[in-house]
Amino acid sequence: MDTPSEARERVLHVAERLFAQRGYAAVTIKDIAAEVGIHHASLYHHVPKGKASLFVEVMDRTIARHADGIARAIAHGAPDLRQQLYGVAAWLLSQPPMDMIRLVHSDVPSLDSTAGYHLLSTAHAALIEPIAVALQAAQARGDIGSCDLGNLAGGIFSLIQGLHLLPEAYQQRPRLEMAHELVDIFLAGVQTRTSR
Amino acid sequence: MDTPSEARERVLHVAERLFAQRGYAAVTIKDIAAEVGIHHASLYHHVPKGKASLFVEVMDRTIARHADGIARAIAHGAPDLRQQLYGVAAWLLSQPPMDMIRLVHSDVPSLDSTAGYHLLSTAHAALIEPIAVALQAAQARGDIGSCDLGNLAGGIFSLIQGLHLLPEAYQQRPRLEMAHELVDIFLAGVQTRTSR
DNA sequence: GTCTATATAAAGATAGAC
DNA sequence: GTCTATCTTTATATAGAC
Repeated sequence: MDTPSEARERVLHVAERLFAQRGYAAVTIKDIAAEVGIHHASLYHHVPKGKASLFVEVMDRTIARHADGIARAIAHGAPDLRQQLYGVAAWLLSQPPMDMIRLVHSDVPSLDSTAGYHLLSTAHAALIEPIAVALQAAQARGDIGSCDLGNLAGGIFSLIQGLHLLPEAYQQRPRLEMAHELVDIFLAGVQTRTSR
Repeated sequence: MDTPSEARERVLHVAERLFAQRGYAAVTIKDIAAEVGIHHASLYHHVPKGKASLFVEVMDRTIARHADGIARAIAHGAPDLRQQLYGVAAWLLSQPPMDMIRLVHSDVPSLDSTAGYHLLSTAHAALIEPIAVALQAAQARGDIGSCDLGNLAGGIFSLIQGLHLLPEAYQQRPRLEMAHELVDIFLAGVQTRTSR
């Protein structure tokens, strides 16, 4: 399962980028091979189990990377919730969009159910739960009031990911700056709830 | 172009739902025909110009419906921004998810560039701009302070759409209730900015 | 309006030479 | 590790009968 040849790494890297950008159905084996610069038949040397298996493998990598990036951002910003969320925003905006709606409604239904369930649960654990945990700690410190922390965490995630909509060209302001504005507003909102 | 036969309407209705759920690449002509209950060859009687053209046509309908639904929600709630945003949330949650990230990064690149550009600009005009206009009016009334209203409008949209992630089964709370909580927090946040 | 039959092209995948 | 060649399946699309 693990032969970290350099060619295989190139394949996984390209596949990860393309699948993340366009989703499972819109990326073909030939697309991936073409970007790697090899014939699509050669791809099966590195990924004998085929497209679906490749998708799950690279999504696992994506998710693991996000788990790491978000955990680092939250650890680094602690115990200041604002800095933690700024860090999460910087991380998410540094990565290709993680389109959870597409993952749930389009990609996962194309896979067998155990693989699909696995992706959804690890994605949730990597992306949403760490934010919820940070919110919980802030709540314990009295920085924020009583809210549905799962709802909040999902909201913050969606809020930041939504900035991936802006085409790079179209941007008047840096996305990170816009993310900070949204985080500030959100935080001001939850802090309002505290003082009641 | 417009022969509103009943069979054609059924085709468009099914196509609209499937394309909205899974995106352009993940839906086949056969999928649509199967759900309508006809042979896939028969589909070309109603949609002679093929899949890409069908996609653009039904996305136009989706977008037009959203333009109407959102405009109504905003008109109905005026001049109370909270009620307006509650209305927008109720509308968006009553519809299939409108996955703008997928539209931008996956669906549109599969189409020819003029069709793609048309979809993106009408989608923005239907979904984001009306919210921005409502925010502008609220700002004019002094209900909210100085913010990047485009950023805010996009944020509110993303915030609500993110609730489509929750599988129906998985929900502990009604999504609309969760949307209200998020809108309340957001509004409290922007109102904080006013009083500075 | 719907079907059967068929054409054409693309996608996923395998075998075997180099 | 990569290629050519081939196979199988699936997808889009067309022609013509009913």
